[in-house]
Amino acid sequence: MSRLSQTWNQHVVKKENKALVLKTIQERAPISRATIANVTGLNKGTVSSLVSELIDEKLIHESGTGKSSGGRRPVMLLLNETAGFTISVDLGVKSILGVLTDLRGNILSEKKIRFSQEDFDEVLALLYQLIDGLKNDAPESEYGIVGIGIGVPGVVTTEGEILLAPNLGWKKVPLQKILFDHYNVPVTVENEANAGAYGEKVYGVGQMSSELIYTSISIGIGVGLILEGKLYKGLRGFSGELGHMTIEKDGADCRCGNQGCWELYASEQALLDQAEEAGFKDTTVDHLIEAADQGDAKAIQLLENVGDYLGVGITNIIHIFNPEQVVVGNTLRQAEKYIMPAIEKRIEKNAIGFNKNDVQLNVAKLKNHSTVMGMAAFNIEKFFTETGNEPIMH
Amino acid sequence: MSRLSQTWNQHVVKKENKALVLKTIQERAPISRATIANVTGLNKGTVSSLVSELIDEKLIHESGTGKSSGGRRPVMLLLNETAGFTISVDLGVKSILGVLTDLRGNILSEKKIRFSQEDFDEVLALLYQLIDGLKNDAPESEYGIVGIGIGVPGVVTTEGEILLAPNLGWKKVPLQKILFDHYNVPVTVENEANAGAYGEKVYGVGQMSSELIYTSISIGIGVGLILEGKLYKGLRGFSGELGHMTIEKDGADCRCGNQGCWELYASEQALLDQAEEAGFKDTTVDHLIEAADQGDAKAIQLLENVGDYLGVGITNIIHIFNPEQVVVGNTLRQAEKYIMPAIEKRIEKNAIGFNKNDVQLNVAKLKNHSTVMGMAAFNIEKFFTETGNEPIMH
DNA sequence: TAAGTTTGTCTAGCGAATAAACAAAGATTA
DNA sequence: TAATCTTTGTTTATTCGCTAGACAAACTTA
Repeated sequence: MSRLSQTWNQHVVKKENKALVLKTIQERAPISRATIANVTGLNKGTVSSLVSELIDEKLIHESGTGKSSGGRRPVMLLLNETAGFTISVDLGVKSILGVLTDLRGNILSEKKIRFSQEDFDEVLALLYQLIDGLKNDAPESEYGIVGIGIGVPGVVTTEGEILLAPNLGWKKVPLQKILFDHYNVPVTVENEANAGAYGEKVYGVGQMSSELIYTSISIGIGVGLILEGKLYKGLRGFSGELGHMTIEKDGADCRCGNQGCWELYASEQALLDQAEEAGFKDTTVDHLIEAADQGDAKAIQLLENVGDYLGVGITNIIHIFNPEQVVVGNTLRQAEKYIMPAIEKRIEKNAIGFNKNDVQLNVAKLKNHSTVMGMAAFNIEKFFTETGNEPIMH
Repeated sequence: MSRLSQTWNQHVVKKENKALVLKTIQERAPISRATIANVTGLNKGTVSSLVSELIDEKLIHESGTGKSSGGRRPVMLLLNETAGFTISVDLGVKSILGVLTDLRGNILSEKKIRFSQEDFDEVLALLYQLIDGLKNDAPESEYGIVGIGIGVPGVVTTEGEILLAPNLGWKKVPLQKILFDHYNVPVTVENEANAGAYGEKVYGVGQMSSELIYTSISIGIGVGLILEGKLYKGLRGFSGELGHMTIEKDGADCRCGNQGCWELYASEQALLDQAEEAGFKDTTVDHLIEAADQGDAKAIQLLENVGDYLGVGITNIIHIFNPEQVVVGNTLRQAEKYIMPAIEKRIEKNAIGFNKNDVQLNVAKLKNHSTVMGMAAFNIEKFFTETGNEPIMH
């Protein structure tokens, strides 16, 4: 007979409490054992014993004494952020951005490779090159590279297979397996918007929110859902296809098969198409922003129009989820000066009061690093929650 | 200093394991101690001791022996479903439907009161009358009435206050507090669609699904979200306002302040308005179905048209959530013969393959009882997970 | 200098789960 | 029919993690 669900025994208790202590140190370092006991509600003795195990495992370390508050001075504890490193990558349509981070998410090295050929094998070669470069930049450490994470612009299963990446022309690429077989360390492959959402939640503008919707506005629109503090992926990992939410019932046909999809009106592609029609030849988002900055009324109007359409979809999001925060990220975020007021105006006009009052609208704080930092957060979290991490031998 | 999160000690372990044993009996009764141990992974001795406590608390009882499978015959355990009862109510726009259920959700008594006056005090008097009637029908039991639950067509906070019930004309009614002060038993007030979703999940068509979206199609449209097996309520309880999702960007104004809302095209109200225009005077959904059954092409077309618009919104739902199941419930469900094929056709044509292949479209199995049964499920779950239930004294 | 405070460790004890022995009750087989 | 094997459920001894409280160390305050 198969096991129904988790049973609770003392081993689970210890594992959970140890994770709680580690998380507390992550979030509040420098912190003393006594404060951890107060904050978590655990007994002082328990904290002492768990802390000493974490020190043995090199995940944390002591760092001198803190200030006395009328008695013995506390011994402050710090996360041993250089016990291991992550390689976190945003695999985009025209470039690959990769970072080497420590276990606090500090970036130690950053590399970017541009490409034009989208053939998978060629891109994979570039990806290996980038990862190898970052790996070389990693200092000696107890645990070495603890995880590799790749954010991709496409539909990714919960098993890390890219089913479809339309703007790369890829289908059915088992990237997680390919990279794991090559590097033999834990590999996470995740949709770019999902990663961006988590990045903003952990390191960006959403650190205080547990209900956060991240909209990745680029050539298309992807959406990452943080619900109850966790990424929501749906049955098989395909949630968040809000770019293909109909906002115009008998609207234009979308290549996805649907009609009147949001991204036909509110994406970078939509903006560029409209600009073309308005007489801008072979333009880019940067050019349009530049023109707008110089007072070009046509450019301003184009940007505001896209913002208005973004507002329509975001109003839907607010009604659907009752979120705490909606974050606008990816390339079109660069036009925030023009699109954000337009979005706000639309929300102000159209959203239902109860839901509207709860929600904050923000621009991605991590800018073009939302996705890489999200992958870093996935890597780090996986490492810390994995049971029985043993230091590697050198 | 405030406590950050739950700490794990042996008391928690015991509570969780006891709940696990009880849940296993709920789901698989009649079941023996040995089978529980196998299914849950708990030790035989642990199960024996927890079971004996549950028997002492009168929550379960033994019921003779089962069939031998080559050794000693097992003692079968049953849930003591008559240890207590719930009163569960669907407070609608024109009527109140209430049921008395046992702890397995069996209906022992059912009452319905129709009303036309929507004045709160008058409706409250009727509600008291209905609840008192059901209470009188409850047999003597260990725990008596363990909970009262009310599903209402409106916006409900997590604290059980009705902020707005547009079709009743109510604002800011603290119904949970009012009923608790009156009856002094646990009271749950929840949005009608949220309750319907949970009802279908626990007792209806969704028993096998953990990602289920329930659409309540009545005068307006409400949506209940079951994500990862649990009801998702958003930051303050206002999620699921998909009736006010824009599907026509510059569509008609909705009284909610938004434009082109889904429920302007796909609700009972929309159907009746369109029927009026098409020449049906003062008609009802029942009349239209009857006409359609007799081959009235106009009526058939009206129903199919609403179904098509429902399909547009449900396609959005499929793209947003990647659910396992979408359930169509409430009054318009009665026209399933005409609307379901139209919905399916629209999904078939417009939904993205990956998401489409995962999803099942179903009609609410509990018919007009989805909401009451959802409230019953809430009541029962609350009772079973509450710590230290003590039998009441008679 | 003495008394009070805070930090962190140590020890004894508790309670819940587990493994293993055991008893009870039936099936199977010679 | 008797002997053996199976399955169920209880009992017992053991383990392990947490807790309370004692204690020592280190510091502040009067």
